[in-house]
Formats: sequence, structure tokens, C-alpha cells
Amino acid sequence: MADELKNFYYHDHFHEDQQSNITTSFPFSTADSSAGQDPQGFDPFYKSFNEYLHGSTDYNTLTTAFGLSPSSSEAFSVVKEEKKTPEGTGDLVGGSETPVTPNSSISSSSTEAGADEDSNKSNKEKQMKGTSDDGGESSKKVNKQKKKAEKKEREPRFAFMTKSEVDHLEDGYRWRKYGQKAVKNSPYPRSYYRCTTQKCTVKKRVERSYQDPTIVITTYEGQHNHHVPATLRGNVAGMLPPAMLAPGSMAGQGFPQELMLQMPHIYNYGGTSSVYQQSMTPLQQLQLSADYGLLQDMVPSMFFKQEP
DNA sequence: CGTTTTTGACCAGCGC
DNA sequence: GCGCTGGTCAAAAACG
Repeated sequence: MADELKNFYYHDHFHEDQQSNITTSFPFSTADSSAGQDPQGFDPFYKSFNEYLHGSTDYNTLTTAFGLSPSSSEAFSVVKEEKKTPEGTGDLVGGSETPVTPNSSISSSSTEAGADEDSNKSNKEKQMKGTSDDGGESSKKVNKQKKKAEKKEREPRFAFMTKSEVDHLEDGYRWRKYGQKAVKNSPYPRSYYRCTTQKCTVKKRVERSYQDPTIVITTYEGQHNHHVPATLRGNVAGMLPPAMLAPGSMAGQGFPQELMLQMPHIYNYGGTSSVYQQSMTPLQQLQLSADYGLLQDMVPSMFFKQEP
């Protein structure tokens, strides 16, 4: 059923506005957990994104690639969230009144780069649930102490908003959903995903903005320590520039190559996604390719059919 | 049959 | 201290 739904969404979406409205945003610091700490002060992610945002290479490239004018306010609204939002990312859009322009692609994003030792949430690792049987309590305590001792380093977080009809955007990695929660003040649930690759602890949360249901807020936590699985349906990895696939690169830092992948007309056509293919004529594809000329340079391979 | 999703329950942190 | 909320677990169901 999920697939049907997905297809429906894709289909519907592309018939209605021809994918022109998928937009992704860039990070701003949310300080979800750092409570009052100045993200600029120590946040490596913030820093790097600052570079992006201030017109250094990659950001410009990407921005241009998305067909967005760097100076266009509606294309990339970079928002710095300094307040802690009680509702978490759910407030990214609503509570903070992120400038969402109704009928245009808007996006903002955020990084909460791991405030080193915030007193928050811990780096999980299932210390809860002392397992039914044996000394649940003792293990709990132990875990607690461990928690403190281990200076719960928080994984860097990275949130961005995407205008998309699809909830779970394909990013080349394989994710397993491990939870879903209702978001307060929002009719839309939040889904929790974990990278299925062993020893990769990256997680992501996906939720829809309750103010603008067309906006999907994706929050990554952690960094992939592996490459994009090459065997993924359609071999998405094969369509990405190598620079984005390597751990430690943009992708490795949690930087959304998803961001790129969210532009289905850029990455997902040409044999990777029959759905998209269906809804776009080759001419359209070419036009879009032309529109995102810079990406051509980055991803020449996207012109080749990568079908097995 | 292996993998993923669903979903209710549980736990920890935070605010009052 | 209590209640609320976000995040996670894990059993069962669904799926391929």
C-alpha cells in the first residue's frame, strides 16, 4: 500500500505542477538541545554552513544548480534558530514563523550541530528499557552513569525543509522506520528512521509542516560512515558525483545529497525511477537539465541511462 | 523466509 | 513531584 501511495503522490505531484516545486533548504541552527548556547561559537557545522551560505563554492553551486537565485529570498530563506523550540522541529515552521511563501518554493533548514555536551537526551543507545527480566533498575542506573561519564556527545543534527508531496524522500541510503509519533499541534505525524547499514548510526526524522503541508521537514542526526549503497533501487549512487558519495564529503557530513536527490528531475530520472520517467517527456528532462546547467557539470552521468 | 513497517508501551528530560 | 512530550523499543503484522 505504501508503494501505491507513493506512486500516487509522485504521479499526482508531477501532474499538477510538474515537479517545479520541490525545493530544499539549507541549514540553520536550531539549538534544539543546546539551550542558549551560541551555535556560532563552536559549531563546526554551523561554520561550514556559514561558508555555504555566504557564497562559498558549494553553496553557490548548489543554489545555482537548483535554479534558485542566491539572492532570492523566497528560494532559500536561511533561518537561524536560536531559540529552543519546545516542540522541537515541529516549530521550525510554525512556531518561529519561518517565512513561508505559500505558493513558491521556500525552504529553510537548520543544523543543530551537536552541541557537545548538552544536558539533553543523551546519545541514546538504548539505555532505556532495562530489558524485561533481570535488574532493569541496576542497568538503568549504570546506563545513567555511563551516560554522564561518556559526555553524551550529541550527533550533529541537520534539518532542512523541502517542498514535496512525498514524505520520505529518497536519498540513496536505506532507512528503516523505527517509530512514529504524533506531533503536537500538528495533524501530521513524525516518522523516525535509522540507517540500515550496520554500524551506521545515522538517524533521520521526517515530518510535515502543519502550516504548510507541502513542506517536509527532514532532520538528520549523525554522519554516515559508509557510501551510498550502490545496489539501491535504480542505483542512485551511480548518479551522484563522487564527491558527494564519499564519507567525509558533503554527504559524509550529513550534508544532504538528499538535497540533490530531492530534485527528482535531476537525479531520479533516466532509468532510476520509472515513476518520474512516466511523468516527464525526454524533452522536459532536457529542459530541466538545461535549467540546472551547473549540475550537469557535477553529474554528467545523469545523462546516461544506468539501467542494468 | 527475511526484511521492513506498524503501533502500543516504555523511559527520560523538562516545565510547572 | 507530577504530568507532558519526544524518542525509542519490540512484538506483531505486512510485504516482497
